Amino acid sequence: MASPNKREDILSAALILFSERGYDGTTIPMIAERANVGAGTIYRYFENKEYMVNILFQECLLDFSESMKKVDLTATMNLKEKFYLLFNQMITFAKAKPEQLNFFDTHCTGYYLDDKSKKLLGEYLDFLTSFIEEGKKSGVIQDLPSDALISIIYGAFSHLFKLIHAGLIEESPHLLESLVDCCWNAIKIH
Amino acid sequence: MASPNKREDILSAALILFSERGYDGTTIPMIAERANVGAGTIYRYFENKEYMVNILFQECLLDFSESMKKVDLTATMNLKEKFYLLFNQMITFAKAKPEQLNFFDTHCTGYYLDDKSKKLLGEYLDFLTSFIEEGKKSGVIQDLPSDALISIIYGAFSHLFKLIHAGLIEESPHLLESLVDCCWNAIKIH
Amino acid sequence: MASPNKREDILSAALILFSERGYDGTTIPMIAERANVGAGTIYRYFENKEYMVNILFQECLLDFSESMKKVDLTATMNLKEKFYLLFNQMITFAKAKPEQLNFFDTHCTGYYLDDKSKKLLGEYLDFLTSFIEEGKKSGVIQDLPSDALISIIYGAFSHLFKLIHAGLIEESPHLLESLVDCCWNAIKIH
Amino acid sequence: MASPNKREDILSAALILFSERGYDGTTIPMIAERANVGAGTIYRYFENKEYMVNILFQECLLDFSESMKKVDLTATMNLKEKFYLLFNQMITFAKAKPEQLNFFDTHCTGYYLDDKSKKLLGEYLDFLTSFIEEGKKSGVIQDLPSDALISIIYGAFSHLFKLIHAGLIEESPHLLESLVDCCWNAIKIH
DNA sequence: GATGAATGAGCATTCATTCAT
DNA sequence: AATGAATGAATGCTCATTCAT
Repeated sequence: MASPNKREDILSAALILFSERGYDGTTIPMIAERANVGAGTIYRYFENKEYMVNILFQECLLDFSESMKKVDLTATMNLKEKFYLLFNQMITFAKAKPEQLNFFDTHCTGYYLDDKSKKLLGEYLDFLTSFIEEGKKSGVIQDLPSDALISIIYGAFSHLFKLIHAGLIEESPHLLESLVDCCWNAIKIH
Repeated sequence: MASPNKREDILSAALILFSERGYDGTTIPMIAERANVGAGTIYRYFENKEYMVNILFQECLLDFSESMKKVDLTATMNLKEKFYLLFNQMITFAKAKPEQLNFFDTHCTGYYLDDKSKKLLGEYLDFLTSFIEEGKKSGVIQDLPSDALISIIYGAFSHLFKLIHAGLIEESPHLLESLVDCCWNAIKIH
Repeated sequence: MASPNKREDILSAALILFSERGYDGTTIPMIAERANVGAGTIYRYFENKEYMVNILFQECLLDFSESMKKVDLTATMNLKEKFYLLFNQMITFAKAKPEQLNFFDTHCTGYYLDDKSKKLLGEYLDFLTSFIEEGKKSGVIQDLPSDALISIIYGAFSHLFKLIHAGLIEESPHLLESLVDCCWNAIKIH
Repeated sequence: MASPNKREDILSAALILFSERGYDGTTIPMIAERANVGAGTIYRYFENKEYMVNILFQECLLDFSESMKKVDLTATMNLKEKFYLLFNQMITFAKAKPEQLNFFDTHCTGYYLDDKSKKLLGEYLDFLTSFIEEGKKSGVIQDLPSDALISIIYGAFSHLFKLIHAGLIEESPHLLESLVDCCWNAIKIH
C-alpha cells in the first residue's frame, strides 16, 4: 500500500507542480497531497523547500546532460552528423521526460538556485560550447558567439516542446525531423 | 515630488519584479516600495494582484502587437523582405523594452492568466500565423504547421534576448543582423 | 475602541504569559489573544519572538535598575541605612510590578537571551557588587564573595515574592519589615 | 553495547535538558538523542511528555526529601544543631546532584505539574514547616509565617547553588560553611 | 487621493506521537 | 523490546487585502 520510494514520489510531484505553477506558486501541502504523503514527511527527505528545488534541478540537469554525453560520437563523423545525433538525443529526452525539460527551462534562471546548481549549469553549457567551437573551427558553423548559437538552437527547440507538452502543437515524426533541419540550417554556413 | 502617474509607476515596478522573481515570488509590499507608493495605494488602481498581472500582461502584449502591426508592409514586397521587416521590428521592441519581452515570455503560460489575456494572446498568434500561411502558400516557407514555425522562430529570438538581458550574452549589431538570417534560414525552403 | 498603544498591550500580555508559562510555553497566538490584537500585528512591533523576549527583558531590567539607582544615598548615611533604603526600594518595586520581577527571575538564565541582555544584566550586577564591596571594606559586611552575598539576599527576596505573587504566602507590613532584617542579619558581621 | 537501563538514560537526559531549556524548550528528539535511544522508545517508558516531567519531578523530590528525612535528629540536640545538620544535608545533596536541584527549582511552579506532583511538594513543605514551627515554639526562631521563613532560606540556598552550578560563583568550603551561618542568622532571634 | 497600521488566512516548518518492522 | 519513518496538528511568521485617518 505504502509506496516503497517516497523520495521519488515527492520529487515527481514537485517536478510537475513546479513546472505548472513555478517555485513560489507551489506549496508544500500541494506537493504532499500529490505525492500522497504527509506534509511533514517531505522534511525527512529534504531539508527545506529551497534545497528541494535545487536537488531537483541538479538531478534533472544531470539526467539531461548524461543522456547527451552518452551519444556515441565517433571520430569519423562530420560535424553535421554529430549535430543530428546530439539534437535527436535532445528530442528523445524531451519526448521521454517532457516535465523535466519544462521544469529545467522555467527554473534555470530562478533566484533560488544555489551555487552548485549554477556550477552544474555552467559545466553543461561548456560541453555544448565546445561542440559548437569545433564546428566554427572546421568552417561549417557560422562565426557567431557560441553561447548565442546555443541559445538560438536551444530556444527554438525548447519553445516548440513547451507548446507540444502544453498540447497546443501536435507532435509528428515529420515535424521532429524537420525541426533538426531547421536548427541546422539556422546555424550552418550557407 | 509626488509622481504624477502612480499607475505607471506601479506597473513599471511590477513589470520588473514579476520578470525577476515571478508572479508568486513578488509581493505587494515589494512592488509598493519599488514604485514609491504605499501598499494600499496599489488597490486604488488595481482590484487585486491577479487583476494586476493580467492588465500588465495585456498592456505588454498590446504594446508588442501594435508595434508589430505598425510595420508598413507594402504589397510589392516579397515575403522575405516582409519577414525581415517584421523580425527587425521585434528586435527593435526587444531592445527598447527588454523587461516587457522578458515579462511576456515568463508569464504567457501562467495559471493566473484570465480569459481576456488568453484571448488577446490567441489573436496575436493568429496575426503571426496568417503571415506564415502566406509564406507557405507562395512556396518560400517550409510546409510545417504554422504555430510550430512561429514557435521555432520566437523561441530562438526570445531565448537569445533573455540571455542578452541577463547580461550573459553581449549584444552587437552583427549578432542581431545574423539572428534574422538564422531565423529566416531556419524556416525558408532551401 | 482600538487601544492607542498596541506595543504596550503586546508587551504586557507577553510579560504575564512568559512569567506563567515560560518562553517556549507561550505562543504568539496566545500573546495576540491576550493583547487583543491580530497575530500579524505583533510582527509590526517586534521582529520576531526572540527579539521580543529580549526587548521585554531589557525594559524590565532597566526599569528595575533605574528604580534602584534613583534611591537617594547621601554620604552621611551608614551602610546599614543605605542597605535598608535599597532593599525597601526593591520591595516597593516588587509590590508595584510583581510580574516584572517574576519574569526577570524566570528568564535571566534563558538560552535565548542575546548579548545586549546579558551585558545589561552584568552592568546591573556590577552596581550591586560595588555596594557590597563598600560594606566589606568598612567592616560591616561579611568577607564572602560579593556575588555570593548578592545571590543570597536576592534569592531570599525573590523567592519570597514569587510565593507572595503566587498567592501561597500572604503579604503583610510586618513580614516585609522583617524580611529586610532577615537579609541584613544574613550578611552583616555579628 | 546497549544500556541495561534505558529508563534511567532517558530520565537523566531529560533532567539535564529540562534544566537547561525548560519543559517546552526541550523536544522528545533532543531527549532521545542525548539518551542514545530512538524517539519511539521513550514512549515505551513514559506515556507522554507531560507524564515524563511529572515522574521526573516526583522522583527528584522524593530523592531530595528522603535524603533530608534520613538525617538523624536525636532528641537531645538543640534546634540550631538540627538546623545545621539539615542544612548541611541540603548542601550535600546540592553538591552531589546539582541538576536535580536545578530541575526541581525551575519546574516546581510549572503549569504542567499534575496533582500528584503538587501533593508531594505540599507534603515536603509540611515536613519543613513542622521543623520551623518547633523552632518558633522553643523561641529560637523568629515569629514569622513558617512558609515565609522556609522561602527565605530556601531562596537564598537555591539561588546561590544555581549560580554555582552555572559556573558564575566558585564553590569553596568556607563559602558553604558561611552560607549555613548566614541562613541561620537570617531567621534566628537575635 | 494616499497612506500604512491592522488583520487573519495561509505558508513553511517542527514535533509529539503512532506504528509497521 | 526497540526503532525511526510517517503523520498532521500546531507553531512562528508572511502577505494580500482592508480601512480609519
